[in-house]
Amino acid sequence: MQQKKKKALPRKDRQKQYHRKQILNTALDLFSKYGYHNISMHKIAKEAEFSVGTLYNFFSDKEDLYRALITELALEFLDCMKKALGSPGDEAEKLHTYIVAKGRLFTNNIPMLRIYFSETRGSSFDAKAGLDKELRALYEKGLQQISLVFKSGMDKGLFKKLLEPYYMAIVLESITNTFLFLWLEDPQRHPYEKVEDVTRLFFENIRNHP
Amino acid sequence: MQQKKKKALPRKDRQKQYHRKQILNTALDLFSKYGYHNISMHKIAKEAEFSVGTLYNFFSDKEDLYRALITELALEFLDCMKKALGSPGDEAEKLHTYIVAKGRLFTNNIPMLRIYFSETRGSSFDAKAGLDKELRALYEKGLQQISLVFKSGMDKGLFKKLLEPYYMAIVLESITNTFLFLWLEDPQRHPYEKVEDVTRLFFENIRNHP
Amino acid sequence: MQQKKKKALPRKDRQKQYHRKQILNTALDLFSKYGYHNISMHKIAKEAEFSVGTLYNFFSDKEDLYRALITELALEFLDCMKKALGSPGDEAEKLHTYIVAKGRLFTNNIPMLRIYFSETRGSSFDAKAGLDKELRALYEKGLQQISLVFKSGMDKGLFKKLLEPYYMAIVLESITNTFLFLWLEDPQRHPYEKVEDVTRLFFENIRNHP
Amino acid sequence: MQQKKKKALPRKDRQKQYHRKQILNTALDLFSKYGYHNISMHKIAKEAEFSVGTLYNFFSDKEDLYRALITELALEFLDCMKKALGSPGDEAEKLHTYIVAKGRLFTNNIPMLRIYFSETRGSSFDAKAGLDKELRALYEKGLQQISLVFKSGMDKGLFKKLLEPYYMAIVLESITNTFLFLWLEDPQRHPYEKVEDVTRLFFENIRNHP
DNA sequence: GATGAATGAGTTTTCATTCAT
DNA sequence: GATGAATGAAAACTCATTCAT
Repeated sequence: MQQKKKKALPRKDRQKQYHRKQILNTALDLFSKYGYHNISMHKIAKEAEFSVGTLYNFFSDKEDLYRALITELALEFLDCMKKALGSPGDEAEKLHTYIVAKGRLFTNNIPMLRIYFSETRGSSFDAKAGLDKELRALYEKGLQQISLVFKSGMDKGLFKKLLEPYYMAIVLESITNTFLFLWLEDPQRHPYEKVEDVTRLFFENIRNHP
Repeated sequence: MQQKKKKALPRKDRQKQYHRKQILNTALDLFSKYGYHNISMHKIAKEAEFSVGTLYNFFSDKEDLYRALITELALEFLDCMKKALGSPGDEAEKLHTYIVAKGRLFTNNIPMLRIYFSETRGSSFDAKAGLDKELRALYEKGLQQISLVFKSGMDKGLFKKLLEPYYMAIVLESITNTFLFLWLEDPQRHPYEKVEDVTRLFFENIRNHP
Repeated sequence: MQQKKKKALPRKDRQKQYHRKQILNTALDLFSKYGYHNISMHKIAKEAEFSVGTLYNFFSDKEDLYRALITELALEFLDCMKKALGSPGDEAEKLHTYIVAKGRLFTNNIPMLRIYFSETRGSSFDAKAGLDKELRALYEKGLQQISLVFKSGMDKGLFKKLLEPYYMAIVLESITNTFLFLWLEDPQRHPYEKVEDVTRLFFENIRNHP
Repeated sequence: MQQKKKKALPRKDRQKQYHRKQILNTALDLFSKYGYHNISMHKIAKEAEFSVGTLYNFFSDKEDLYRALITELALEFLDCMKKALGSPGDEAEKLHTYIVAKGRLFTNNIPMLRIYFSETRGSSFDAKAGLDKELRALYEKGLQQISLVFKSGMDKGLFKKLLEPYYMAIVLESITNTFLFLWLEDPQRHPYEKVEDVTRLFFENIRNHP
């Protein structure tokens, strides 16, 4: 009996999760292409081959669906960052690994990148009831992790103490985002690898050379 | 008699322009606070103390109103840039003047800053019928002007030739925008002047020291 | 002094009448092309090169303008009919003259013809506040005049007494209108002169041959 | 089980069709009374006891609703004509059957009659996106059918060859429409049966008597 | 649990009409 | 008398959300 339950429920659950994922994927695709306001629940339902009612069984309203989508993307990004920053090597190597990983994550997932820009930049209106603050907190957490790497590098004497670690992190993020943005607009003209030229200069400049 | 005529017609015209400006100011305020999609024509009309009809006498539709607003702001920004980059002094001084002027322009006009972010960043959906391209072209023009200053500085041997001038411009913009963004989110914690620390490092690094 | 007045006022009056006529001509042109509901007062004003205010100095509202237009057209038609039916010759000749004159009037004035159809046919909605009844009364008056000619022709023994004169008039109108309609739709395929074939048959059939 | 399914699905469908029909009936009533431009979607919705949204679930826009209405009426009329002209008897009898059937159809359905007039007559503006041409084509098809009967009657020697069959059809239509119009305006004064007097004369005149 | 027909508040837009200059 | 800027009611249409089946 227990076995039955253990198997019975999970199967349904798995299917449910699968449907939920399908809806979120469709929503990511549509929102990233056309924007939150230009996509209706009916369009998502139709594209995902569900009925509107079903969407409302998974998410309490349109905003909730969006929030779920955004949150999952943010967590995926943070996870990628955590892995990269936890990679073996000294602080400069960790950061380099992160720059490459971030590039790979986003250039392989354009919809995610578009959403990333529309949410982290552009003073997000739409008061999606606190989504903002949630995301900002997550992003701040990410910045802190990068800051820690800079700090650790400074403490070890690897990096010069030119700026507070936090601003180091900010500048690094600012540069990588800019190159992602350029790449998104015109991948031919601005291959993401260009970022390496600039970050190399950046690291050369902050590094302590014996 | 002629004087009368000369004054009589402009008076109406001047008033009309004044009303137009009032509408645009109201729209700037509301759009920047709540976003294009969350502001209805009725709200703008009410706030500006005109009737909806009057809005439509000035602008053919909501998009046209928005476009007019954005275009005027963009031109104002470019004008500010042109003046700063044309100021006396060597290339490093010109760029410094620009950084300060940009900061002053935007920190004195928060609504303008919000619109600036929501349009230049955030992969703008809503294809406001080519507004995008128009703006991008204007922004590109601005970047070219900054690039020229870098180029001229390099030609004179003032700056090292570390990157193409265009990417120099991009990085400079990216840094100033980042600090404007930080300032907007928390002016106490991130006074715009912080930008000076980073740009000083930037210029020290690219400068040729005799 | 009196002379002055006599000349002074009439001049102004003449000009006023001229302007009024210009407005009505413009309105005829536009209404006949696009229909009452698709033409705004602003369009008429612009086309006639007056301001909206001026239109309202001549006509109390849009309906009044339309009514004035229609009424003048109706009177013009009745006048044409009266002249034709009063022409020399026997009853058959009078009616023939009328058929030709009606054709000439309308084929030379397509806008008038379109308005004629849109008002006499098509159960006129738009309750243009009794305009309907007015026009119907005028049209009925016209039908009576034609009826009288038929009656007179019957009394003289020229026409057989196959139908009441009123229905004779109705049938004659119905035939001429039909051919005008066909002509309007495709003047090449349906030249108005075709009406002669049918009316000849009609008259041969109702005529008393000695 | 199968029966259940067979009945289960159609039930919803049947209800949907029923609702659609209710909306169209209401629209017919209102449009025929007040005209297309004087009836708003809200009025139709209210009268039909649905919400506006429901109207838009059935029809993509106001024009589409109107087009659907008109097209159904036109097909109904053509069907009636086809049946009448296919009735047993010689050509004169077929045409007589048609005249009677047309009278019955329209005098039993005044709204349909009003719409019929407002669409077939009155140089229709509003270019309801080709509805015009569609209807004209349908009407032309009807005229062709009547023409064929006249032609067949002529070929058999039943009718004189006084006019091309097409114009015979036109004249017949013109007469029946005129009498329907008279009846609509004042049913007491002009009972539709009056049409018989005129058509009898018409047929006597075109018939070959041995 | 899934469905999709029904809802109606809210949005953009038009246009006849007024009235201060 | 002419002007045209301002008005605002009313129209067409959208879409997030509900709920009976």
